[in-house]
Amino acid sequence: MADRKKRGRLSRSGDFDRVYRDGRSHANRYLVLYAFPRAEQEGADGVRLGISVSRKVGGAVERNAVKRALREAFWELDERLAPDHDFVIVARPDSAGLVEREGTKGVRVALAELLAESGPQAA
RNA sequence: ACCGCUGGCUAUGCAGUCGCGGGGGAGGUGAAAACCCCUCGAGGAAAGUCCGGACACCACAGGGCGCGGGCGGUGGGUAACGCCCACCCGGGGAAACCCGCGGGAAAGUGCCACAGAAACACACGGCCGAUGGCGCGCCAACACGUGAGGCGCGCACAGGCAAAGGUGAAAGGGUGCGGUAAGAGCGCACCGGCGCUGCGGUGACGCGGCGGCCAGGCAAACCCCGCCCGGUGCAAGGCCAAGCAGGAUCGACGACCCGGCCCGGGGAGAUCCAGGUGGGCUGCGGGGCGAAAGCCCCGCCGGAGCCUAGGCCCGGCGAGAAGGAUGGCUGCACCCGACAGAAUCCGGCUUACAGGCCAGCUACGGAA
RNA sequence: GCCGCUAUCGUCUAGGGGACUAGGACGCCGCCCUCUCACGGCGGAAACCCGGGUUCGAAUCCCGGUAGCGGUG
Repeated sequence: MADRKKRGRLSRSGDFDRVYRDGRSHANRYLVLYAFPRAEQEGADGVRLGISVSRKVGGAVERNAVKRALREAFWELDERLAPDHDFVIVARPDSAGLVEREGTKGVRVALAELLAESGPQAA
């Protein structure tokens, strides 16, 4: 963790739309991962993350828990992330049970699986 | 108090490290950003969005009607409330205590299925035959005629009755005694209800006296009475920036707006289609001094009192995101941690909840 | 966030205090018809979102929950 970058995040609705529309997606039972390489002329802000957790996942407490677990798991895996990409992680309803049972570790395993699929193309 | 009841408090904690959001910054590298440092960072319900307000815009939010909506024992409290406190009444409990949408059914309308004779004012079966009627016998009367009147028995024709029976959620006071042809508040005693009245209480109401028995239930059915109520909601609203392309209809003979109607008023734009943008600041969470610890002022909430009724005293709180922060890891401790995440703010209500702590009250029974 | 609406068989629905034992259509199951299937005929199973309250009586009225859906920059 020598050069710890700032944890960038997506803040514009248009950013989300672009990642959904033009990014690559991979999914398993718990999560959907979208990845989109930003063009060079844009500022090199590094990796940015957006998280989407719908109300079907659970109440506010469960949704917050899922978001926090996803954020932590994502940045723990930052060495495997393609640089200057925008990522969006969508939590599926089953993810609430995963977080409750296995915590951040379980989420990290599920997320690493998706990154392994997307890795070759993104690199 | 082990099992009961009431009120209040608390809501895993500590240390290290990495990270996230807001605010500030003496000094250091910087033009700035950033690094770095300091500080603050979810709840008692933040929840459901059920009430009441504040605030904002609609006109300055006005008058009448009450179409419409809400509330409902009494007296206080409060900015206000459907909330809180005390009391009254009714119900439950052995008690502590708990529960109650708790005005009016003699203003009117409506409903009360099935059963039952009858569901608001009735008589199926039944009881009675005092009174009147009819029949028979006897007396009056020694015999004949007449047969008034009287007595007894019978019939159940007129009529009287609502106690006991059956139906039902409910048949209109209840129990007992008297009374009667049979009965009945018909009379009486007690109880219950109602009316009048005396006393006590601010009042709901309570206690007593007298009268008389007239009054089925449902108003979370319409309704009546009393009180209250403009609409929309921070995605309200204000400011700035960027961008596009206009067209149709209506309109000072008043479009449109002020929830409905009327009055009264504002008023130059209104509606629809097409096109463009979908960014920022503010509303939004107190201020001052200080590098910081901290101190002072301000505001809100809670508590016990004091006095010129507004303050004084003590304690606590003051988070403010905008794809939306409050978390990850490691270690230690214990009874192994419930319900649950701020979104304009405040006062309530309701609902969810593992436990732990404190104070007070009650003593029928069970266990020991 | 704010403001609303709805809930009845598997699905769409009727019913708005009383034999409602909740009706109908499609679907499902069984039997008949047919060589078989379809169509048709007969029969059957199957529901008032949950918990309280008012009432003699609640799917219906009232209160509180739950779930689903919609509007709003």
